[in-house]
Amino acid sequence: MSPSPTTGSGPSGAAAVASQRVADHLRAAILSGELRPGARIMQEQVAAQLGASRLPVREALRILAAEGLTVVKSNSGAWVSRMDMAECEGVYKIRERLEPLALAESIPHLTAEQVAELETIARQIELTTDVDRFLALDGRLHLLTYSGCRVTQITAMVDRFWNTTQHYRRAFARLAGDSGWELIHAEHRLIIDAIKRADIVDAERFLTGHIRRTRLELAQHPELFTEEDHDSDHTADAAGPAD
Amino acid sequence: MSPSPTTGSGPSGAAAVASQRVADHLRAAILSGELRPGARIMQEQVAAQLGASRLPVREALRILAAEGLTVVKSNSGAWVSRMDMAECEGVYKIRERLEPLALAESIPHLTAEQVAELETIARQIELTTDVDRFLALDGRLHLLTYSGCRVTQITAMVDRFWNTTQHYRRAFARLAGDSGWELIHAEHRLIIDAIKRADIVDAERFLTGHIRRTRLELAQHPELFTEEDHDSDHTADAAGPAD
DNA sequence: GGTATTGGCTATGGATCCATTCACTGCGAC
DNA sequence: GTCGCAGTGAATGGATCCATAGCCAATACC
Repeated sequence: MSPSPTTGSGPSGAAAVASQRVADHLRAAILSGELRPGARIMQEQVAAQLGASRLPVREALRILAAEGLTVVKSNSGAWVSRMDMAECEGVYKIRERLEPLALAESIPHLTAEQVAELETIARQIELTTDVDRFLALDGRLHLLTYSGCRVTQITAMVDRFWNTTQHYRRAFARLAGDSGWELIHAEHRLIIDAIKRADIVDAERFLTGHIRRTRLELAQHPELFTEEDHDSDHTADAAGPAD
Repeated sequence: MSPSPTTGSGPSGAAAVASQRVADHLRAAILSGELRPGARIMQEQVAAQLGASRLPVREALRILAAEGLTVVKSNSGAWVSRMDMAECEGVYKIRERLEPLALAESIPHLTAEQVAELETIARQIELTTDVDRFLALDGRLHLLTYSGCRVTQITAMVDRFWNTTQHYRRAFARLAGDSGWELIHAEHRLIIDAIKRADIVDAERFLTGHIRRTRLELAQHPELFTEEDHDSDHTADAAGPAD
């Protein structure tokens, strides 16, 4: 959720620098699903829409590319990053190692209020059937468990991978159905209980299992990654232009 | 060692795009130690030196900021990233989790020739007393152990953190002295042996210990991080401009 | 009828020029 | 003597204009 670690910009409110404004706008559009993976991003069009010149758009595309949200190909164009299943699994494997670390670094610094809020959010999640609301709450829950982590490098990485997998989490949550959510609720309860006990080992264990199980579930739904390009250029093949 | 995942550029040879040329030049200067942490980077100066306009330099600084090598502050300037001890420890904690993953993903795909080369490099390292040569060989050794990793996301992260800690590895290797290197040699032998046996569990274990021990050693040398700013601006306080 | 080549068009990359903003310095007042 | 303020300067951010590379289509040739 941190906008960008590279340039100093107001964490909240209107960014003074146009590049950040554009980057924030595009990032929100991508994360909300408005811009789907593989969608072409035209510099001129975005510039006109945001009332800026093409230059801030170019810098914004670089910033987002650094966050893994866009792909820029020289003399060709920019697209919203698209992952194949192998890449998505790779990201989940990274998250499997990284997020437990973030949690371990966070737990000693979590306040009682934050832990209480975790339980509130968890209850709200269990009462939710709407996919978008579930996604938002799930994000708030997990990121809140990491919020005590003082190491900015770790939280930056966690945020980054969280964002790049946003679209696939949405697609997954949509097809998982109510039955699949039961296990998620159980995992959340166990993680929060471990946090309440300040049991780092258990918390890491359950979180690792949580992410790992999601990865394995995801591997059983290759159809999430085989969707044809809708409005994208034919060169928008993948996140890595293999030149 | 992959130049940049963002824009397509020739993997080797002269980059067709100026931004990549500038980024490659600055990256090399930073990694070689020519540009030390905290050093101010002037857009105009670099542009003149590289025979380009300021625009590619700006984009290059964004690219390098994404890799964690530079820090750009709005309306202020750019500096080579500097870490305090806490940040450096944070990066080592990340590496402690991430590089074993890269190794685990790599081992099944390593060829016999590559394993043989590992032993050759390890022997060369043991015969080395020169710090810069040690650094180069150590880098080749470890990155070669990860070279079988097919997940580009993982290797990209590993390269990134390897680069950002380059300067501190150099400083550490310099003060470690011959006695400190003995343990490193032992760890290398154990890791390579586990790789030869295709024993992922052991390989991960020894690698984790290798990185962890380095982190703990580093924590005992805070003087590596207290060096005064030499030719840098007074605002070059840390890698994160706390605005 | 199929294929290769060439021409035009579009979008990005780069250069120059102008506005803005931050920092340093000098002066003045308390 | 020290603190505060204003002015100046330099470096960055942004806008416009031009060059270039890639894509697509039309045409000519096989």
